[in-house]
Parts: sequence; C-alpha cells; structure tokens
Amino acid sequence: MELDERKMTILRAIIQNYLETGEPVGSRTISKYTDLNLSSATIRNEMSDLEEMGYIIQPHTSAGRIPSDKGYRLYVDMLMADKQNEMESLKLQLNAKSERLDSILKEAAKVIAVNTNYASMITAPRYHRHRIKFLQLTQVDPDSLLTVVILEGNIVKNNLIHVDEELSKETMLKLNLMLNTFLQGLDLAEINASVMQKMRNEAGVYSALISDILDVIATSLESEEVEAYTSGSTNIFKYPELNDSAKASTLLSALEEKKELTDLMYQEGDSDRGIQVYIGDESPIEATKDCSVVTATYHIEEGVYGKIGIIGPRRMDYEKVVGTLRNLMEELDSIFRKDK
Amino acid sequence: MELDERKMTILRAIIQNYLETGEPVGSRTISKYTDLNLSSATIRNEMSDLEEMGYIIQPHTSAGRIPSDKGYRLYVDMLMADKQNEMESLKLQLNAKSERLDSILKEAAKVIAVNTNYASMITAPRYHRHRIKFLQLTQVDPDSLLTVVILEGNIVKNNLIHVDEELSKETMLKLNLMLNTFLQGLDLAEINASVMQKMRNEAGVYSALISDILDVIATSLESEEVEAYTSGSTNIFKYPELNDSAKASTLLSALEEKKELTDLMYQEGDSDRGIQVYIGDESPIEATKDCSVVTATYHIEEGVYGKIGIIGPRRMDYEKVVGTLRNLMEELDSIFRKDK
DNA sequence: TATTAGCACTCAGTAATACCGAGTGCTAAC
DNA sequence: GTTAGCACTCGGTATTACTGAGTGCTAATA
Repeated sequence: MELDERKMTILRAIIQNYLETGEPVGSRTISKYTDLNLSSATIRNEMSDLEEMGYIIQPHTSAGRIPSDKGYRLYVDMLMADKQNEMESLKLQLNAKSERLDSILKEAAKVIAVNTNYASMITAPRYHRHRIKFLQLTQVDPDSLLTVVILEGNIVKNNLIHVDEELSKETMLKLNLMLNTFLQGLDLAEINASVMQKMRNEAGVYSALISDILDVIATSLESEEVEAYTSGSTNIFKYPELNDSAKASTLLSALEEKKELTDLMYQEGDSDRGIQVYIGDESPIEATKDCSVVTATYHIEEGVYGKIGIIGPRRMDYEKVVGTLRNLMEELDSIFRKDK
Repeated sequence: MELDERKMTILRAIIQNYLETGEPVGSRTISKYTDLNLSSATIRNEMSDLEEMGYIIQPHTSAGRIPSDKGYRLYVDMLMADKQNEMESLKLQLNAKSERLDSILKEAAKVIAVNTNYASMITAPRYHRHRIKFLQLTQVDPDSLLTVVILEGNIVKNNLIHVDEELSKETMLKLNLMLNTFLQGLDLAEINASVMQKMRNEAGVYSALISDILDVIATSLESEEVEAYTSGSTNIFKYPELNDSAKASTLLSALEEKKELTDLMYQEGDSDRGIQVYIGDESPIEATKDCSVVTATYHIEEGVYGKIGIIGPRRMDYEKVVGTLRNLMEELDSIFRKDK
C-alpha cells in the first residue's frame, strides 16, 4: 500500500490533534478538522489503512486512533526536513558578561523548561578535550598549596594540596615554570607516562610532590562526572499519561541521578551538531521509554561543547521544541563567542 | 484533664503504630499492642479523652485515631529530651582526603536519603561569615586576569576579569601585595567604603582596575544563592499520603527550587547547634504543610556552618531521623576538622 | 470506482447501588 | 474503674446498568 498525499494529510491531522488533546482522535473529528471535505466514513477507511501500515494505533476497539512511534517518527522527519521552521527569538534573561558558566547554564535550563513546559537538562561542556592554557601553584599556608588550572575556554579548576614542609619562593617559581613549560597546550590524554617521567626527573628532590600535583590535576580534570543541571522536572505532572506515580517516580529519579541521561545525550556521534530526537521506545534507556527526548548541542569553541535535552511526553510539540532548541543553541553560541 | 502516665503510654502506642502503618489505629489494636492489659473499651475511653485534649484526631466517625500535630510535637519533645538515643554509626562511603567540598556534600545528602527513605537536602557552608585568608591576581592572557580568593575554611573562589592592557610584572606584584595587605582577615561585611577608598587612593593609575576587582570579589563572595544539593526526592512517592500529583508536584518543585527550603533551614537562630523539627503546619512555608521537616547544623569551623534537612511525611520516624542526623553531623564535623 | 449514509456493535468511563467490616460511643453489668 | 455487648457509622469495594464516542461493514450513490 502506498502512503499517498491524502493519507499523509490525514496522518498529520491525527498527530497534530493528538498532540493538542492527548485523547485518541476519531474519524469525525478529522473529517471536520481538515479541509479535505471528506466524510467520516472515508476517513475511517483511510485510518484503517494507516493502522495496517503501522502509523497509528487503536488503544481499544471502540476508541479513536493515536500515533505509533513510527507515525511520530515520520512526522518528526518531515518537520526536520523543512528547515524553515524558525521561531521567534527567545531572549535569555541573562547578562552574560559577569555571569559565570554555571549560572548561565542553570538559567538556560530554566528558560527552556518554562518556554516548553517540559523538563529540561543541560550539561556543562566536557573538559577532557580541553587543552591546558595556564597552571599556577601557590603557597597558601605553611602546609597547603593551591593549584589553579585554566583550560582553553577559560574554565578554571582549583584544588588544595597538603604538603609537609613550607617551600621556598625560588622552589615555587621553579615548579611553576616547570609545570607550565611541560603541560601548557596539552590535553589530559596527552599527559602520559613519558611526560610525567620527564617532569619527575627534572624535579629532583620534589619528584614526589610533582607526582602528587599531577595526580590532583588529572583527577580534577578527569572528573568523569559531567556537571548537569535540570529544570522544570515537575512539568511532567502536566501530562496525564506520565502522571502516575510509578512512571513519574522513575522519570524523576532519572532526572535527579542525571548520569543515565547525560550518557544518552552524549551517546551518538560526539561532535554531532544536529538535533536528535528519541521517540518512546527508540530511547536506549529504560527510564524514558514512555517519553520523548530531544537533544541538541551548543558550542563554546572548537571541539568543546555541551548538550541540552528536553524530556516530555511522546506527544511533545516537536515543532516548538526543535525551534526553541535551535534558538537557544544560537543564543548560547553567541554568548560564548562574545565572552571569549 | 490531666495527661497521666497511662494516657501517655497509650498516646505513644498510637503514634508508634501509626508511624509504622500509616493507617488510623483503633482501640482493639492498642489493647493488644501494649502491655497494659486493658480492654479495647477502656482504651476507647482514654482515646476519647486524648482526642478532647487535642493529641489525636479521628479522620471520620467510624475510623481509628491518628496523631495531631500537637500529638507529634509532644512525642518529638519527649524523644529529644532523652538524649541517649544513639544510633549505630553510619559510615560515610567517602574518603575525604582528596574529595572536594561539593562531592562530600552530595554524598552526604545521598547517604541520608538512602538511610532514612526520605528526601534530603544539604547546603554548602555560608560564605559571608568567612574571612579572607589569601588573595591572588594572575595575568592569564594579555586581556584577562584571574582572581583567586581563599577563605578561611579553605573555600576557593575564582573569577576571570577582562582588562584592556597587559600589566607589567611589577604592577602585578604591587597589586597582589596591596590586595592582601588590605583585605586579609576581613569579612565581606568589613570591606566597606572607607577601605575601598583607601585602596583606590593607594592604587593610583590602577584605581579603576581595583574597583573592578573589588566588585568581582564582592559579588562572587556575596552570591546570595546558597549552594544546595538534594537527594532522594522521589522517596516521597513511597508514602501514600504524599503520593498524589498535586502534593508531590508542589513538594518536588520546592526541592528543585531549593530557595524556600534553604530559607527555612537558616531561619531560626543562625548559630543554633541543635536539631529543629517542623511538624506539618508548624512549617512557615506552604510547600511542606503536609510534611515534616527536620533540620540540623554541621560545622566546618568557628562561625562557619551549613545545614542538613530531611523532608518526609508527618508520620516520619523521628527517632531514626534525629539519630541519623546527630550521627552525620559528627561525621561531617570530624571530616572537616581533619581536613583543616 | 471512489465516496457516503446508515446501522449494529464494542467498550471505557461513570454513576447508582448494595454490602462488608473496622471502628466507635454508650449502657449496663461486674 | 473496668469490661462486655450492641447498635450505629461510614469509607472502601464490588456489581451492575447506562451512556456515548467511535468503529467496521454493507448497501446506496455520484
């Protein structure tokens, strides 16, 4: 059977109607809803075909139809194909100049959640692709050193290290010089055994200290846990199909734990620029089998990026969501460009 | 009417039973449950008295009794009075030495949530009481300076400042010296106009820069938003009395927003060492009117402390919760002592 | 051949009803 | 002061009937 023009129109009408109401839609509704001027009986025949083709589902014998995952997929693909779905620009209520990364991200998550009425999540840019731009070791106390690492993209990380003896000014200068000479411009992955060995040799008496320092730097950069912020998680209560305690609970757990969701967001083509949509069972993680998840990527600079995700019911307003995400991506891109 | 020994015993029995089951408890249950050897009829008479006195409530004519807020309050006060409710020590699964403040806190919140089966929340220690221990300004780029502020308690804050021109080594040394001379040992509140004016005078050509720096330091320290971490928020679904979407939603919103809850935790006697219990309507905030909230204080050092809160149903296992909190407080205290 | 009107049928949701049982208050007896 | 007994209350559940939205199919129509 072929999916001709008319069937497409009817399918789209069914989906759009269902997106609005969340109720199964019947033939009579479609007959009035569209400008096809067809009777409900004709629509019924077509719907019967569409069901056979797997695009729609009848929850029970005497009910209307709802879109299947396959139906949503077709709909979303059509949406994504016609690129001109521009939305009115949403303004982030943040003045980026003095704000810090984390508050920008929190704000962005909130804006998304409020705008779409779904739950949102945003991850901080991943660090392990960053190169080290600048290192600094400072004596704070007689028994503690402060290490500051600045990465490209101006991400600052710091740590305190305990030492047994106070170090002289000259030693500090020497260590600082050495750290910068050896490590500047390197990626975490590039700090391998041979670099570390060279540094330890150079450090002489302080080779143990250097080991400690490298250790701390490594763990602080590695920090496998991606920082992530969520917002609007209670929005899920707005959708009756998610609003039962079992579903809500697993979903909220996932939003609280974050780990699984960040994995999902980062999973495909790491440097992907596009927008990814997971509809229901398409999602590889259990917690969102009853939802749809839309993810997008924002860029801070070359090779450094974070992800934004929206989690809502299957009957998500994909058009709006995709528009909003496109928008926010640009907004964030420009904020970070300016900031640089 | 007097609250004699027997009435107390019966009240306690009612409360304990209700804590376990969550169902109204009847006279027959109590008659068997206690070792008073009284018939259900006698218990009924006593219950009738207890109701008149306001300690218990009958949800409807033909139901058993449940504790009123006043009843809980009496029970909790009795609990708190006998100090010897020590719990087995709960071990935090964290090796504090290389861990950073935020992961310790997150872990603590999680431990609490898992141990108690309620939702938990923990705030980072408040900064504005901190004295500045050490300041450092570093040129990172030709056009950006890094400021690092270390506060007593070894809390590190940093920020990048944009500058128009590269500064000479000597200038940097001078500025650093000056910042430390003027600001070391000061509280944020003590950095007043007169100190700032003196510094600007001293700074000469760089007075504008100094203003900028002070500004950034101030806003970064001030950061009115207290950092807070929650855990186990989905535990609330375990209690039928909270498990309806309206209640769950407001509660989860509060846990997500955090602001209101941190206010609650910090509200009474700021330096209070004790444990505070808000039962139902006793709570000043709307979101927790159907819950009980127990808060405690942990200390990092002199005058610097954070809060831990547990949010659960009215029929919370107060004994366990108070024990767990006492325990965690000590655990945290010792971790931070050691760390110092 | 495609469309439509008409009709019998299905089935979730809701309202009405009856029933059960846990629990009470009260009275009279111990 | 305590207890046994009994009538009464009332939330919860199961049963039943009813309603209405929606379908599939058939026969008539353009």
